[in-house]
Formats: sequence, C-alpha cells, structure tokens
Amino acid sequence: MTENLLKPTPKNTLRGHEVTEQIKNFILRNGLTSGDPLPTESELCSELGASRSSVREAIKRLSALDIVEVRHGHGTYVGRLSLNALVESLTFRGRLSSGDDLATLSELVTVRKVLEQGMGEAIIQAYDDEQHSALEALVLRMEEAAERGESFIEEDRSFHLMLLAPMNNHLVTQLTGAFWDVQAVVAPLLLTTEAEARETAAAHRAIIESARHGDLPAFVAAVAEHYAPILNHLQEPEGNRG
Amino acid sequence: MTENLLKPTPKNTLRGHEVTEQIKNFILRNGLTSGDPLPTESELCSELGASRSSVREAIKRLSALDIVEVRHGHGTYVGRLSLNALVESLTFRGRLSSGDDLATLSELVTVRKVLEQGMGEAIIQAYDDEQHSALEALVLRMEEAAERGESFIEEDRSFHLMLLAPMNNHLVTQLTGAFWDVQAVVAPLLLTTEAEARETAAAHRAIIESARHGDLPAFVAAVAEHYAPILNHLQEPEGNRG
DNA sequence: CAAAATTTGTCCGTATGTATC
DNA sequence: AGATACATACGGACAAATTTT
Repeated sequence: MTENLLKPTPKNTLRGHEVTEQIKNFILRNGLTSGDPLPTESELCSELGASRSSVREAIKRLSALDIVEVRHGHGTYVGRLSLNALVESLTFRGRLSSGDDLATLSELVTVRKVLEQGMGEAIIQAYDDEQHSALEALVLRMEEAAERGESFIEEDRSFHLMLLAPMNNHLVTQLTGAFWDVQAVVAPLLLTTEAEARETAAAHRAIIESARHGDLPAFVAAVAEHYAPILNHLQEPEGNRG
Repeated sequence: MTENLLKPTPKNTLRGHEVTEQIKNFILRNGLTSGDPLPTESELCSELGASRSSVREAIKRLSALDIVEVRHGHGTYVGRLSLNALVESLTFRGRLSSGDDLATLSELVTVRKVLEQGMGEAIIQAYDDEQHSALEALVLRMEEAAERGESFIEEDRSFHLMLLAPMNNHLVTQLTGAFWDVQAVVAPLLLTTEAEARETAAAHRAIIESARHGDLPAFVAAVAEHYAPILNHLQEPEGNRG
C-alpha cells in the first residue's frame, strides 16, 4: 500500500529556501557573471529535484534582489546585482511612514550628506580640471534653469554621481544613486520656489569651487549648506500646522 | 466577432508585478505597520482576483525585501523593513567576485570608513560620559581578548553600532550593521594575527579617546588608521604571490 | 509574413507540513 | 489529542512572449 515510496522529504529546512541557495550556489560554482544564462525552469526542476512552483518562487526571491533577471519567453539570466532592492525597500519605508512624519526621509538625506562629507578628502584629492569642466557645465545649467524658474532634477542627480565618479567606488556611486532615487520618489520636488532653486544652484557651485581649491573645510561646509534647507523642510513639514 | 466580451487582460503589465503593487498598496491604504497581519493567501486571491501562484510569487518577492514576513502555518504579516535584502545582495556580490579580486569588499570597507568619518562631527557633538563608559568597556574586552590571542568579533560589531547609536538615525545604524554583516561573511576573520588584533584594539581606543576630547581631526585620523590595515589586506591578497 | 518551437507566466486541484486552540 | 486554519509543495494544463524556421 503506497508505503514511503516517496521519501518524506526531510522538512527541517524549507524547500523554497533550499532551492534558493542551490540556485545561488549554481551561479557561484559555475562562475557565472551578470548576463549569463541560467538553465530553464524545467531543467532546474530536474537538476534540483524540485517542483516548478518551488523553483519559480525561488527565482522570484532572487529576482527581487537582482541576483537573477527573468525575461518572459526568453529565459532566466544572472542579474546585474544592482541596489534596486534597497531602493524599493527604502521607498516603501518612506511611503509607509510618510504623512505623519518624514523622519525616514530625514535620516536618508542625513546619510547622503554625511557620505559626501566623508568622501570630501578623497574627492578633493582626485579633483582635476576635466571633472571640474563637466561639473561646471552642470552647475551652469542649474543656474540658468533657476533663473527661468524651472527645476533641474536630472542635473542634480548627475552632479552628485559625477562628483563621486573619479574614485571608482561602484558601491558608493550605487548607494548615492539609490538614495537619490528614493528621495525623488518619496519627496518629489521638495524645493521648487525660485529662491530655493537659486540657493541650491549656488550651493552646488560652492561645492565645486571648494573642491577646485582643495579646501576641505570649505567643502564640508558647502555640502552642509546644500543639504541644510532640505533637512529643514523635512523636520518641520511646511503644509498644515496650527 | 468575439469582441471584448472577456477583457483580453491588458497584458501591458505582468500579473505578478500587478499583484505585488496591489499588496504594497493594501498595506499603505490600510495604514498597516510592522507586525500587522495581512489577509490570508486565499483572501488575497479573491480580493485581488488572482491565482494562488501569482499571489504566492508576489509574496515571495515582497518577503525578500522584508516588506512582508511569512510565518509558516500562521499567517503573513507586514515585515520589519530591515536591510536584509541589501545584506544578501551585497554578500552574493562579494562571493561572486571573490577569488580573483576583493574589489567589492574593498569598496564596502571604504564606505564604512567614509560613513564613520563623515559622522565624526555629529558623533563628537553627541558624545557623553555614559556612552564613553559603554565603549570603554568594549575596548577593554577587546584588549584583553587580544592579549589572550583571541578575536573579538562581536565586540567590534557592537562598538561600531554603539558609536552611532546616539544620533538616532535608524538608517545609518542599519546600514552600518548591514555592511558589517556582509564583511563578516565574505571575509571572515580577516585579521587574526595577535599583532593585528592588538593594533585593532588600540585603534578602537584611539577612536573613543579622540571623540572624548572632541578632537575631530584626531577622530578622522583614528578611523582611517582603524580601516587602513583592513584595506591593505584587501588590496594585496595575502596568500599566494611569487 | 506565418507557423512552430522554446521559455516564462498564470491558473487549478490536491496533498502535506505547521501552528494554534 | 483532535480539529481547524494556514502556508508549503507538487503536477498538470493552458496562455503569453520571444526567437527561429
């Protein structure tokens, strides 16, 4: 009578997490890198001895972390290991606490400030004319936009990424980009009055001028001044209060 | 001719991602916070008009980001929004590139250093006797362990988290913890020789002493000296070389 | 351009493990 | 211990997307 023909599956560890680890190990064992194709779902099923549902759920977990990337009707590939998961997680956290308090966002902006200040010494050391030209061009466009009463979001993002680019630290760049994205989504157009836009443009100019002159204290101060108005806005919500 | 009797399911967006967004919106709309229970899978199926598979795969994605948390046989709950996803993602990235180069880990340690240095001003400003006692106790245990030739991993983790604790910036603390965890997994016991252990303990003491005296340049230097040997190890692999 | 093949996406039905009462 | 409610796992069938023939 249908004894234990099927092994009772040692349920000390969950199948799904098992499969998740096995797929990660498969990538590591075979030395795959971003973009390399993975076996198809059915192949993974037979190779790992798991059902398609389990394999698919494992893949979902891994794709949320950008460890794998799925293209419908095409295949599954090793992901780009971006920080999308961080962006999504922090964005949700921000949206969740938003309304009653913007503490989360305030923390995030503080981290951005501190990261940039901490990078100051390295930034100044690596600062050269080429980089200055590129940043100067960005700042000019900011100033022009401010005069026209327009915003300059993209220029702002480029500025902060370009400021860090020369140190070739992928992680710093990605973190900065991630934080910027979260901030842009959770608090879109935080500063939009014309006066504030002009101030912000000026703050960016102060940053690159201090870097150009190799003046670390001035750089730290300039970064602080750049983030100060944002932090002020976040700590005392502008809208409705008695 | 078989007009749009059944809506042809606007397959511009995939069902799974739809469901993922709907679950996130459900949490936001109902103002749920960490620990609050979510509807059961079957309830979600009927409410969202999706199959169990789609709902389950969406939940897998969300649980990977710690936006929801699943307890087997009990239910699904709003997650703690930790940075586990970041840890897992970075850990995998480190393991993936490990062997040929430890560039990833080197970047990570640099970020840790820079974050702590950038925090210096705020740390010093908030530094008080109470905190110093706690940190002093940790450093003492480090020094004792170093004398006995033992390592002091847990003390190290506590030290760096406690150093940042007073600023009540959840994100900084979580990021630091996450980075520490990644480093511990990818490069376990990076420094284990007795001399290095003593050096490291001394570096920690230098950090708290400079903070105690409110000496920012000394603090920055102490942090740099703390991370310098680690970065050296990472940039020139110790093992096999002519 | 059209059909076929491949691969992932979705759905259903059912059985099993797990936690709570 | 038994009952209930829940998540986990499996297998099969069909839909949708992409590439190839």
